[in-house]
Formats: sequence, C-alpha cells, structure tokens
Amino acid sequence: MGKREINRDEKRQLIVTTARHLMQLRDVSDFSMRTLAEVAGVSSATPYALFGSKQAVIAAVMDNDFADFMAALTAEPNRGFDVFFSLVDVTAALFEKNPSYYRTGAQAIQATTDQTLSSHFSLPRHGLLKDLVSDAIERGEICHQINPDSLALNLGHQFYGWIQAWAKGNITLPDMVARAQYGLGLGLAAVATEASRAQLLEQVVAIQATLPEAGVLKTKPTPNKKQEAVS
Amino acid sequence: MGKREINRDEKRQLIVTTARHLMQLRDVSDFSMRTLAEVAGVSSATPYALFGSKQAVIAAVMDNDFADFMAALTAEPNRGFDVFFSLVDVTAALFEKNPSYYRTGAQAIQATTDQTLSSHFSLPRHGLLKDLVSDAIERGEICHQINPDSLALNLGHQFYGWIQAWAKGNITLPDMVARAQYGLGLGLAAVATEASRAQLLEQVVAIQATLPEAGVLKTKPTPNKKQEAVS
DNA sequence: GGTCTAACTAAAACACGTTTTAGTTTTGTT
DNA sequence: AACAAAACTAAAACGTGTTTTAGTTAGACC
Repeated sequence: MGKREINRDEKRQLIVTTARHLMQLRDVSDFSMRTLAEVAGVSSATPYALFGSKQAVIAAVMDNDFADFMAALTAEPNRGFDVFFSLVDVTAALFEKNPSYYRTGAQAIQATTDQTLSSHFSLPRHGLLKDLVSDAIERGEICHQINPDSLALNLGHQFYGWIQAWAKGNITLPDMVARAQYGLGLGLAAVATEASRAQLLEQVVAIQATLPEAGVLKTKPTPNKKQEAVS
Repeated sequence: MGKREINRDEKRQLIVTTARHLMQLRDVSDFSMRTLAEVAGVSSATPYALFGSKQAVIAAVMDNDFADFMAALTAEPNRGFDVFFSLVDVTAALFEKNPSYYRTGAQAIQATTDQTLSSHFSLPRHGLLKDLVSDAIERGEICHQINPDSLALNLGHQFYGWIQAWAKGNITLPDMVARAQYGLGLGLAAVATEASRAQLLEQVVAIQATLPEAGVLKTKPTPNKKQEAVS
C-alpha cells in the first residue's frame, strides 16, 4: 500500500472519528457537513470525495460498531429462544449508553436511498438472525418447514422498525424493548414446536401486560423546529 | 362561516388538489414547494401559512384517501382471517393504480417528525386493525388472552414497514404483498386458537415458497442521483 | 363609508446537502 | 530532476425546505 492510499485512509479515519464525535454531542442531534469539514480541518468537498454523501459518512461511522454489538451479544449465554430476547436487550443497552449517536445513525440508515449502503447494514445483521433461527430449527425448537431466511427477514424487519420508531422519538427505549420482544415472541411462537410454544406464549402475554396503549403517544411539545426535508 | 373562512378553505382545497396532481405525475416523484406554489398560482409562502410544512400538505392530500381505502376494503367479503390478507391485497391494488402518488405519500409520512401528523395517519388505520382483531377474538379465532390493541399495533407496524420498504424502492409490490402477508400470517398463527392455527400455518408456508431470498436486492443501477437530506 | 385586521403576496434570505470549477499540493514514475 | 496523475482545497453555485420582511388586498365591524 503506497503512501497515497495510506494518506487517504488516514483522512478517511479522521473524518470518521470527527463525525462520530459530533454524533455523540447531545443536544446537537444533527451535524452539518460544513461543520464536520470545519472541525476535521478539511475542505467540505473532501468527505464527498472520500465517501460520496453524508449518509455514507455516517454509515462508515456505524460500521465499527457491529463488532461491539456481536461481542456484547455473544457474551450472554444463549439458551433456547432467549437469544432473540437478549438480542433486543443488548441493543437497547447500547442505545442507552449513547442515545443521540445511535439515533442519528438509525435515522441516516433509514433515510438513505442507496441500496448499497442499506444492504451493507442489513446483511450482516440479517445473517446473524438467520444463524440463530437455523440453530433453533436444528435444536427442534422451530418446526422444520420454516425457511430460516424468510423468518429471519421478518423478525429483523420488525425489530428494525421498532428501532426506527425509537430513533424518531415516537416511543421510549423501554417501549422499544417491549414492543420488539412482543413482536419477536409472536413470530417465534407461530412457528415453535409444541414443546416450546406454550412457554413462549406465556412470555408474550407477560410482555403484553407491560405495553402501553397505542395512540397514547409520548407527549412531546414538538417545538416546531425546522422540519426535515421530504424528498 | 364567514366569507373569510370560505376563501381560506377554497385556497386550501386548491393547494391540496394541485399537490395531488403533482404527486400523480410519473417520472416526477418529487415536487418542490416552489413549483407547487407556481402551479397553484399562489405565493410560495401561502402553503406554509395554511399548512405549516410540505409534509402537512401531503398529509392533507392523503387524508382524502382513507375513505376510499375503507370502501375498497369493506367491498370484499371478510371471512375469518382472510380479512387481514385482503387488507394487504386491497392496499397493493391501490398502490398499483398510482404508484408515484402513494410512494411520495408514504415517504412523506415516514419522514415527518411531527407527531400530530403521524398519529393523524396511524390512528384510524390502527383502529381498523384493532376492530378486526377484536372481531376475530369474539369469533373465537384468536385466543382471548390477547390484547387487541397490542396485537393490532404489532400487525400494523409490520405492514407499515413493508409499505415503507416498497416506497423506498427496496422491494417490488408483489414482494411487499408476500412479505406483509407472511408477517401477518405469522403474527396471527401465534395467537390463533387450535382450530384455525393449522390452516393459517399452511398459508404461511405457501407464501414462504414465493418469497425471494433476502440479500437478493432489486438490482437498480442507483444512478447516483442527488441524495436525499438526512437530518 | 371608514377603519381595523387577518390573509395573502412578492421577494429576499437562511441553512442545508451536494456539485462544480479551478487551482494547488502530494505522490509515483520515468 | 521532470513530469503526470491523483488527491485535496477553497469558494462559488445550485436546488431544496422554510422563514422573514414589508407591502397589499379583502372581509368584518362600527
């Protein structure tokens, strides 16, 4: 690797680090490319040259975190269906440590129209879920007619949606956990073999008791701040 | 109602009609407030005075459609769990008639941070689902421990997510139907009473066979057109 | 009829993401 | 050392959504 590539990678790293830093600043949920460039001591054209878009920068920032996530997850003992539930717990624990950071990240992923970017994110996460489902099938907890790919996609989709709801500020973090686990529990109970099903449904009903009514939205004064762009 | 209010309502209607018209123009998936104002023959400040934001304008446009939706839905005979599946079919049929229109609408709903707006949409739709679930419980198709509110919220959330995936161009319309029905089928199968469960699972497995692999994304060249704003 | 006021207009302005242009370094190669 | 190519910079520009300002119009009320 020539010095050319080294320098470029260093600059990429600099931008990513700066972006991460800006994303972590609370009360400044959004940072502009102009300030990013300024803080990084770089021309505002450079991030575009190196990444292509603001979303790609944020994507690069969040890329480093999947490893952390996997580590945190595999640290937990995973017996039976509990892996799926702790998947949610682990995620929420991460979010709680650094809300504005993950909020910004989630929103960026969601806002992107770039398929490369979004699949860059979803694929490894989908792979993880798919493996968990496959394991459960092998253990005989999920009936074998189920295609791991399809089920994992569905579970991941639900989870992702609740994360987005949290990122948008529509639900609180505990709510996100409850709703996601409720959804995962339902999806799993549907395909669970008879032995595991009853207990799973019990869990679901228990979670259900903690869920707030729909329509009771978080009362946020909505300070009528500048609206986001639409399209 | 004095002439003042009448005029204001007429102008509101004019803007909504124009906006709907612009949203329906294919190949112009996004319209700007400037062109909206120009076409409507109105100052570009007026829509902001009357609605507050672009999203609110689009929201007002889509508001007229819930009635159509309900009509299309209740036209179908609804036996058992099929209501839920035809809910998806009816929606897809509407989308097919006017893709760019619904795409723009869905994206606007999704992009809004205004809780008033988003609940303005989700609430009536949630109410519909909740009623369907309640009916199913009364008919003894869903076990009575289930809270209609929670289940309906989960089903609606899944459906909504797949609609968004379609609106973003990540999946095709038939895919959206299959994935949404797969998800609804799962959710229902989980809580179905024994009598209905077996048949529901059969349906789910049948749908599963039609689902494409995850990760096989719609190959769209991504012409690197101007990116959307992030935050 | 005269005046007050809300509604509207036109136009400029702001901040943003992004692109373009033109000039300047820095690096690899001959 | 000289050159070519790539990387980077600074600054302007474009098109957004949105807000502001100042001025005009039209209904309401005495």
